[in-house]
Amino acid sequence: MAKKIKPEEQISTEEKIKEAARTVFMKKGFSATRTRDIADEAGINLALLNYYFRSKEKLFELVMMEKFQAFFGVIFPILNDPSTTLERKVELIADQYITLLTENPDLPIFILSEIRTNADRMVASVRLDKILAESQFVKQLHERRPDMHSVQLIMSILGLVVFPFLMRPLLMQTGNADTKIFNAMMNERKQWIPKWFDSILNAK
Amino acid sequence: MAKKIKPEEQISTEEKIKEAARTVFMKKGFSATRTRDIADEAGINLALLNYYFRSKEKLFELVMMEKFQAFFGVIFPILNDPSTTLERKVELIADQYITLLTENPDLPIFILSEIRTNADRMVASVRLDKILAESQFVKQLHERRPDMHSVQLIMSILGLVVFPFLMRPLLMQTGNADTKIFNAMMNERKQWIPKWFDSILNAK
DNA sequence: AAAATATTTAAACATTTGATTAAAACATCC
DNA sequence: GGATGTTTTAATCAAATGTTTAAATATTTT
Repeated sequence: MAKKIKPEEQISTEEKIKEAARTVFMKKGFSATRTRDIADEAGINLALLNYYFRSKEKLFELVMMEKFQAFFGVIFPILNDPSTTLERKVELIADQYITLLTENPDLPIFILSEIRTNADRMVASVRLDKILAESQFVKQLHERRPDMHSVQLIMSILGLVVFPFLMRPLLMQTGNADTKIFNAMMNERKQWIPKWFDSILNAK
Repeated sequence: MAKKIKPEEQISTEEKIKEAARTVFMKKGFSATRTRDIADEAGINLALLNYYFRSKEKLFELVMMEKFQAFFGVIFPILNDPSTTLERKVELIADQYITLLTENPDLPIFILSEIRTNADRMVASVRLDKILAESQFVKQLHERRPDMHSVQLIMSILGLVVFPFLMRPLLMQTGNADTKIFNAMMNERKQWIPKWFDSILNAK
């Protein structure tokens, strides 16, 4: 039952396929991805995909779950921490989220695209609205600005953080020079966004 | 060569197909759309699609061009108007863009999704970065805040306006009650965003 | 009305695509 | 070293899918 005797530098077929699936699904989405694309990317025989993961759908769900987790896993603990102030939460979101997305710039468009096509499936089961509504963050927002709908403020902070990664392909060539400029700007934003959000919180 | 004698309530087959293509492509994107879906939606024989538009690709390009135009057509004239102040431009963008997107909430995810899959094609030809760089808006931004990269500010204003429509499927059921709440919030945002942007412009 | 042209239809075609199969290759255990 | 179980391969399948064809029907022109 033991896998391989060499523990180092041996990547299992299963993991090769998963990694290839991550790459291809992320780049093209579920519908535009062919199982043969994944097999080629992984450098394995097509049949192995079904041998290890039963179907394209199952393999996709695996990747989707991972990415969904990555996308929301960072933010939920921050939003729910009762020991940090509103301002600190915003600092943490800006900092950690921008770090995450700089390393995974395709994450937002992937998540949002696939949710749009599926709409039902695992997405509806998460009920983001309910999770948010019960969060510390929303409570703190409501205390500070009872006159503003907390969703307004959440959309604003997330828009400031996430939207640049969505419009990057429109603004920049994928060339390396542009990437560096973009990443530098995102890094600056870690400082700006908390300041801007303070202004928003105190607006009018 | 005259189309139809009855001018009223007669929709040409060509237009029926185009309209169905708009609906289906917008909802599912290029890859997930089957030509048969479009034919069914239009209530026409499958072969007519190719008879009138040669191919799925050609039909898609038509729809994409339209939507691209809708997405950017509103904003470019505002950005380039030399007779309005910075503040007024932001007011106009918030107001007109939110109005447009409330009527076409799927527009942003459609554009961004398809650009991601294609990347090259007609999108690269538009060179949004160059168009923006030469706009009045950017000149005015640069005058006001020479210390801030104008792209930072453009990403912020667009993020505040557009991002809510991207995360709507995550926050809300497609039910009618939620839609009304969402639209009401977007309407409020027409007022808030100019105020917020003023704060951003004067930050620190 | 006949001829010419344009539109529509049902059927079929050629590829593509996700999945399966049966056998070969490989590894492990006694 | 042979039996046993696991992994890999090449070939194939059936369904889906974009497109074409040829005949039928409708419309326009002469």
